[in-house]
Amino acid sequence: NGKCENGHPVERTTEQNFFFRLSRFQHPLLQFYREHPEFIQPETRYNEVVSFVESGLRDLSVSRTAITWGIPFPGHPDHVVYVWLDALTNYISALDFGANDLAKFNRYWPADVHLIGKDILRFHAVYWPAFLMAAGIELPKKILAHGWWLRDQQKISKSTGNVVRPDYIIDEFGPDPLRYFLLREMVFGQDQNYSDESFLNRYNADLANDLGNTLSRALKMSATYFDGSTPPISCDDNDLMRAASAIVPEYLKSMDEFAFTRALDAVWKLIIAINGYIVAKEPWKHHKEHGADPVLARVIWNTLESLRIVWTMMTPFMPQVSAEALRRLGAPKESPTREDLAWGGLPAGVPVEAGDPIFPRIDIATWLSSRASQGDTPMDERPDPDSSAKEAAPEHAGPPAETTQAMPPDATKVSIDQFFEIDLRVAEILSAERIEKSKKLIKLRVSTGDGERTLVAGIATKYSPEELLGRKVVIVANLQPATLMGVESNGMVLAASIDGEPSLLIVDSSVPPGTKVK
RNA sequence: CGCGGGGUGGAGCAGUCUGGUAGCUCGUUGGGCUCAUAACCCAAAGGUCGCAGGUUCAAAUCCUGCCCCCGCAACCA
Repeated sequence: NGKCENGHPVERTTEQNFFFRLSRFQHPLLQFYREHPEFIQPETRYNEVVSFVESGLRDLSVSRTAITWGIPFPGHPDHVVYVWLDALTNYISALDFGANDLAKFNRYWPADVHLIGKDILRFHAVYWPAFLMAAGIELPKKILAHGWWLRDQQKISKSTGNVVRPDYIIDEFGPDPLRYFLLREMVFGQDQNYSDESFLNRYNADLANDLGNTLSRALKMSATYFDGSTPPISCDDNDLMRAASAIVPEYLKSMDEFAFTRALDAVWKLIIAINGYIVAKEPWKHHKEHGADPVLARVIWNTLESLRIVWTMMTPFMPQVSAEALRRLGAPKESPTREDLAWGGLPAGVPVEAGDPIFPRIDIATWLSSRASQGDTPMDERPDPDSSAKEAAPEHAGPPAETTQAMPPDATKVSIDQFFEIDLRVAEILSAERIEKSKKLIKLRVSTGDGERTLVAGIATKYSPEELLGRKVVIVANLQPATLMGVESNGMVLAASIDGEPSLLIVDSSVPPGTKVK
């Protein structure tokens, strides 16, 4: 329509730019991809990039003269470096590349992995390697593109307003459960839908019932049977040790492959083994019959040691809570490493702390309804983007953001004269047909009393041509013509729009076509 | 023929590249246990792997055709 989304008119400008000869790198890039199929992951993204590059590369404009801020272009002070060239270069300029002391650069470059969202894949997998090739610098080892979190199966975006604000989850549960959820629920690389309910289900089922509860029962037993301490003796030949020695390599392999979901599956195998072990050994029964003898000591020690390994594996996912759990287990560790995953790290006879449940169970129904009654629509029942825009404005910060959207500020209010410049009229639909290959458009022939005209309306998602016949609608009659999908439209049909779905204004059938609307 | 992703028990998903008893979590049902957060353990029920052909000793997996859903792009004047 000749306007930007924010209403500003589009201007055509001409300026001199420097270009990067991206076209020259098509073949070097393709060759590099072929030789390093692991360079771009997951595989679908690799295919995407290869086919993009195969389709041909155009040189890339990398400077601007119209803006003054930015990094001056070397030798041409009237130019500044344009976004992707300078932004990507940050990866190495942050390592003091170009400075005298290259210690940092030499130590950290090439990067092991660029972890990015799939929407910036092209810049990282095509432009950036080409820049580096041109400069004779080593390429990063891997570009790993993750998917998007969706809300109601749609991309989360600020402009749509379907934003999930994690603050209230973090306020209540701390950051770690959310971290866990994000890494557990999303098959890495794919898109995944978010809902409060799935978070809460994971929280209860995985964290409260398994991870937290297992810690509680083990600590409680150790504290009760061994006077507030870990058992006095260790053990290096038992089922749990064998389970752990099989699971830890699986975990490490998955972590190295960025397969976080699988890594967590491995951790949970060990948790399940621990719970099974406890039930099989029945320490409470043994204690009743034999007291805190060496057999019981070994059983409890094995349990605690396995949990130490579990929580060590959990550290990358839940750093804060893991530190707390390891502390309670009597085996605090600042920054655990792979070595800490070896069997036998738990000290014997040191104090443990049973404490309160580390992840108290949540009553999901109560939680969701209490959030609803707080005036905040539960995430899962948010009706439409417009209402969720409320979310964007803190409740205490005056009028919600949407007020200013629905009601333009004074500066943009129109006078009555301006309003009358728009010629609104009633029109009768004489014929209607869908436009070929179009999802939304319907071509309408309408009568405006004094004549007929053709216009195109984006209402096909809601209305079929048949039901439109004979209907009276309100149109903007003096709109500049526009061509949509090859059809010239002379006017606009007015409709209310709910979440992008149109609802035509209803006009009393007695009103003749051509009647002025004001 | 615009580009891409997907269709697997009630729900959400792995598995498909490298054919060989269809797997995980939740939910459901029955049983067990009482150390633990109504948590834990065991067992069971539940699937024509979108449809139709083909290749094969063997197909969720490979090939062909078709149907449906979802993104992106092009069009909400």
